[in-house]
Order: sequence, then structure tokens, then C-alpha cells
Amino acid sequence: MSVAVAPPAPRKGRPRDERIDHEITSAALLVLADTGFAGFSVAEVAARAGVAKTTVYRRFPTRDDLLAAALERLNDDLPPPPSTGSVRDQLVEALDGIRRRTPDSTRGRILMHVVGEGAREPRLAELVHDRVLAPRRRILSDIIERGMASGELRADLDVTAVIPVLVGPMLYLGMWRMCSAAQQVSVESVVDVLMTGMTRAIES
Amino acid sequence: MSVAVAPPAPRKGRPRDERIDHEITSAALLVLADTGFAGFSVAEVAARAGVAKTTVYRRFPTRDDLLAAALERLNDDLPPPPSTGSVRDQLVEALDGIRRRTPDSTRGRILMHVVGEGAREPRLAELVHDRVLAPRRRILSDIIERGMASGELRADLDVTAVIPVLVGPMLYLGMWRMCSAAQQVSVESVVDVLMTGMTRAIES
DNA sequence: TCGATACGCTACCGATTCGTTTCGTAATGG
DNA sequence: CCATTACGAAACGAATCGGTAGCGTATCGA
Repeated sequence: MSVAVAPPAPRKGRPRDERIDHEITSAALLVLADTGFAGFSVAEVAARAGVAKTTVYRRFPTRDDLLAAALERLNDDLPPPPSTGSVRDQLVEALDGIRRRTPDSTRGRILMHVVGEGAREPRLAELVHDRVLAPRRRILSDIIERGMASGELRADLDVTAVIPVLVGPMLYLGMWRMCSAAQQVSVESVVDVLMTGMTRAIES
Repeated sequence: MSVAVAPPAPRKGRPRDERIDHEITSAALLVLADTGFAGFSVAEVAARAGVAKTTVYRRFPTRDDLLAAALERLNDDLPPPPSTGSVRDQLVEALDGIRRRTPDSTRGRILMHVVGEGAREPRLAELVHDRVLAPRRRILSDIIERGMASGELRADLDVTAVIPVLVGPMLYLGMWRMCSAAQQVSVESVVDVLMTGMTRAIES
């Protein structure tokens, strides 16, 4: 039973250009970010990748296969967590990154389209949530737990409730950044409200 | 100069059925919520309204005119603000409504599509923001300011920073409600974190 | 009654996108 | 050299879109 598990590659004929696979999925993510799921067309992906449509269909039999393969690569650029400084500074740094990248990065723009498409495709929403949001939630929960251990934060915090409190405002500010009301709000002021609470005055 | 300013209606011929205008825009909002902006088609709206396509085009010369007329009605059902009870209770009630209606109501589902479409149509994002989000921000800021006046909240709160802190988590929880991580979080626990802050223990 | 408009229905137009196929050429292994 | 596969270019038929036109019927004002 000497079975070659990993792809030993077909033996005969011209081999596929491995770089093209990468370029196709990269182009697919860009198209997805620009046009959303409804406008996601194989022809557009092929054009942006500089490749013939047949070359795409040879690798991905259907549009959904291409979409799934592209989504596999959604997490290629997970940023390293901040590990130095006070809990407040770490939160500001991490949250400011979320706010900036949500409307600017390819991944963030795709995320914004998933918000609308998730109602019709719950599995898509769950996939993207697990692949994109969950790792970033993990970075934040690590910061929180370190703060709770060091005494900088209350020891009785409900981490599952804190995460939406941190992420939600950043997604809100990022998604509506073109509106003046969102532009006036700084991440620092948001973090300060969250740290101090709405009932106690800042002690100087 | 006795000019009839309001529509005196055309004098001759069969008059238009006013109810049909209402049904068409209502159907348009439903289609928009279900299919998003890319899938928004006149034929689908006409079918859902139980009306011939020509009847739609007689009122709205182009697809975008229909879209604009439908968006005009986005705010028909602005809920009354809660006015009794403690600030905490008012916040829980208002925020729980936001969380529930974001994924369930027609308006909320359209809002989720605007998040993705806003990148390509900034004017659309601003229109919807002003028409849907701003009035609801107003309800929340009223609660906040009453709490600051009554002493239930810090008097030095930055209201512009507080609003995203309140709305953001609700949109987050509503938009990703199908994911298990969001289902476990209660509005009460979120409000308690916001009220007390992350640095001080709840005093009993 | 008569002219004018609203409405439903069907068909149609041009444009676009879809998934697929054909064909000529380039690159590989035997 | 030759069979085999990859790739690019082009075209295919089917479907759908926004929008228009024709026709019969219904409903108004005069």
C-alpha cells in the first residue's frame, strides 16, 4: 500500500504553472473586495489576473469553487499582536489597526460585503467569522486576560462580553468612516470610555 | 398668481391608484433587503408588488429613481424613545431593540447591504447614515445627556465618543448573530461593562 | 358618450454575463 | 518524435438585465 498522499503531480503533459494558481486567487480576493459577491464573475477575475478564462475553469470547475479557494487565503496576513506597553496602549494599538484596516484592506472590504451576504449564506458568514474575526478576537482576549492577571483590569470581567464592546465600535467607525460623525471620534477617546466606564469621572 | 403648489393631480383620464405607489416602494424595500443592491431589479419589484413592470416604469423612469423613492421611506417606523426607568434600563431597552432589529427588520437588513455597497457609493452611505442611523443616534444621545444631567452618568462624558461605543457592539452582535460567539453575549452584560468600566469592580 | 389616462399582459430590443467549447500553440515526459 | 497537457484567444447558446412598444380593458373628467 505505498500510496502517495501528497499531490505527486500528474506525470504526463505540460505541467501547470503554480504561480498562476496564486495569481488567480489573489485576483479573486481583489475582485471580491471591489465588487462584492453579486458582482463576482469569473471573467473579471481572469481579466484582473491576466489569464484566460479557460485557465481559471481548468482549476476551479465552478464559480463557487473559485470563491471557496480564494476565501481560503483570507487570513494570509494576520498581524502580530502588540505585546509591550500598558493594557490601554495595547488596546489602542490593536483597535486602531482594526479601525484602519476594516475599510482599507482587501480582507476588511470583503468582510463588509459578507455582512450583507451573510443573511442569504449563513455558512459563508460562519466561515469568514471563524477565519477572519476569531483570530483577531483571540488577540484581544489575550490582551484582556493579561490585564486581568496583572491587575490593570478588573479580575471579574466577562471576556465574552468585552470582546464585542471592543470590536464593535471599531467596525462601526471603520464601516461608516465616510460620514462626518464617525471621523470626529478618536480611538483613544473610545478606549478611555471603555476603561473608565460611563459612571465614574476620570481621576487625575 | 393663484398657483396650486401641491400636486393638484392631472385633470383628465383615469387617475393613478395611490396605493400602488405605496405597494411598489414597499416591495422595493423588501427586494432590497433580500437581494441587496446588485440583485435589485425592476422585474422582481414588480412581481413582488403584484404589478406589471410597465406600471412601475410609469412612476419611476429608471431603476435608480425607484431605488431613491424606496430609500425615502426607510424611516417610516422610527420607534419611540424609552423615557422611563434608570439610565441603565433605558440603554438596555434601546440597545436590545437595535440588536434585534438590525438583522430582522427590513431596514436593518438593508443597512447591512449598505455597509458593503458604501465603498462604491459614498453618497448612498451618507444618505442612509443620515436617514437611518442619525435619528437613532439622537435617541441614544438624549438618554446619555439626561443621565449626565441627573448625575447617573459622569458629567464630563464625550457624547460623540460614547455613541459608537453603544451602537457598535449592537451592530456587531446583530450582524454576526448566526455565529455562536455572538449568541452567548447578553445586552445586559454589555451595558454593565460600559457603565462600570473595565478597571473598576462592580460594587455590591 | 367620448377622449384621455391607468393598468395588466406579452413581446421585444440591445447589452451583458454566464458556463462551455473549439482551436492553435507552447511545454513537458517517454 | 510524439502523446499529453497547459495556456490564450475567440466564439458559442442560454439567461437576465433595463427599458420600450403594442394591445385590450378599466376608470376617470367633461
